Formats: sequence, C-alpha cells, structure tokens
Amino acid sequence: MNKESKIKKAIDFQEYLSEQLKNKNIKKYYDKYGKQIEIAYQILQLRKKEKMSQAVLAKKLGTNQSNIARMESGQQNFTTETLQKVAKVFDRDLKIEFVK
Amino acid sequence: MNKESKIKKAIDFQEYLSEQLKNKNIKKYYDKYGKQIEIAYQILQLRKKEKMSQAVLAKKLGTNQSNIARMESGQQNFTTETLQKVAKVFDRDLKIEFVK
DNA sequence: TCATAATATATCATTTATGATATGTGTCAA
DNA sequence: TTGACACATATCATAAATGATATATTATGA
Repeated sequence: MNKESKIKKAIDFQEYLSEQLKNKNIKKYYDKYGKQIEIAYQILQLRKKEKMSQAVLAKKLGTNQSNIARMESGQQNFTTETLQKVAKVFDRDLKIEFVK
Repeated sequence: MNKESKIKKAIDFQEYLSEQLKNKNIKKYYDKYGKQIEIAYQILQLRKKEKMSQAVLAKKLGTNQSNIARMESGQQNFTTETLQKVAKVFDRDLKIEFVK
C-alpha cells in the first residue's frame, strides 16, 4: 500500500498526522508550529461552544477582534499570560505540563 | 483558629496556597504570575533531575546561562515556542490544555 | 581558606507578541 | 439589493520576550 492510499484510509486525525510527520519538512514545521495550531483550535472550540463572536471575546480579553482572528489562525506564538487570560474568560484552568 | 495558626498547621503546598489566596492582593498577583512560577519550578526540577547546569541547558536550548536563570526565577512570561524547546531537550511532550 | 563552578542580577540590543485601526470578503436576512 | 454582522488580512506602534555580555553572589570541594 502506498503512502497516498494509506492517508486516504486514515480514520482519524492522529493517524493522518503521524503519517504526515514521516515527511522531514512537515515534521520540522510541526515541531515548531504544531503546538500553537493546537492551541488555536482549542480557543476556537471554546469560543464556538459559547456561541461567542470574535469581537465579544476580544472585549472580554481586553483586546480587539483582529487579534482574536490572528490567535485562531494558528500563527500565534502565545505567551502564558495570554493563555491565562483566555482560560479565565472561559472559566477554565490552564494546564501546562511536560509529560513523558 | 486564626489565620496564622491555620497556615502553620497547613500540611502541604496546596493547602498553604489556598489559604494565601484568600488575600485579594496575593490572589491578583497569583492570577497573573502563578502559572509562570509553576512552569519555572517544573523546568528547574527537570534540569536538576538530569544533574544539568544552567550553562549546559542553555547550550542545548541555543541560548545562554543568564537566560536560564531568568526562566527559573519565575519572572518569565514564556511563549509556547520556548516551552516547546524545553520539552524537546528533556524529551517530553508539552501539554497545554484548558481544563474545567 | 582558596579556587572554581554554579547561579543570580544588571544591562543592552534585537526580535517578536500584542494592541490598535482600517479595510476586504463572505453570509444572511429584510 | 442593501445593510448588518462575522471573520480575515494588512499594517503600524508599542510593549515585552529573548539573546547576549559582563559581573556579582553563592556554593562547593580541595
């Protein structure tokens, strides 16, 4: 079975991802940006769940809509302070750990 | 039982912390800086466990000793990129979540 | 004690995250 | 169609993270 058909057969994101990461370039990119894409997605999900617009979330965070769009675009290298603010808005605890 | 003696009787850090956080000023400070102090501590522990000096860790991270000291002092508002680099050095996965 | 390593602190330059405004694009309901 | 809303993107200024060097302080072993 070649790579393409393996990918087509992939049943979930994890499987798809591990296949993609066999490509050195993708791997390198992922090591650097993967985490922030993941965070971006989490924030988007939290916001959607509350049926909140970017503008409203922005106000709650003390910033502006364009900043939220940037945050959710996955191009953001967040600081812990920013993540803390987001957690507070959504009444969550921010968990940051180095796990084996 | 007054506050002081409660604190003295505190058996662990969590208990001590929740007592301290009843003070509004401490609470406010903690909301802003608590997470980074926690991270600082985690990094220190990882480094100590490997019996690694700040200078050696610095080299592995592509930075310098003073920067590690700053990181471990708890005055650092880390970015996810920095945390990713640390995770990589210690062969860990960085976990960032918003938990209920 | 002394020498040396380890860590902390001060300071500066540079890069980057964030705040902010403006504007473009698409959607949807009236 | 038009107007309002939601989101994306471009750009700029500013604050802050990080890189870097020097030096002070502390810990530790000979």
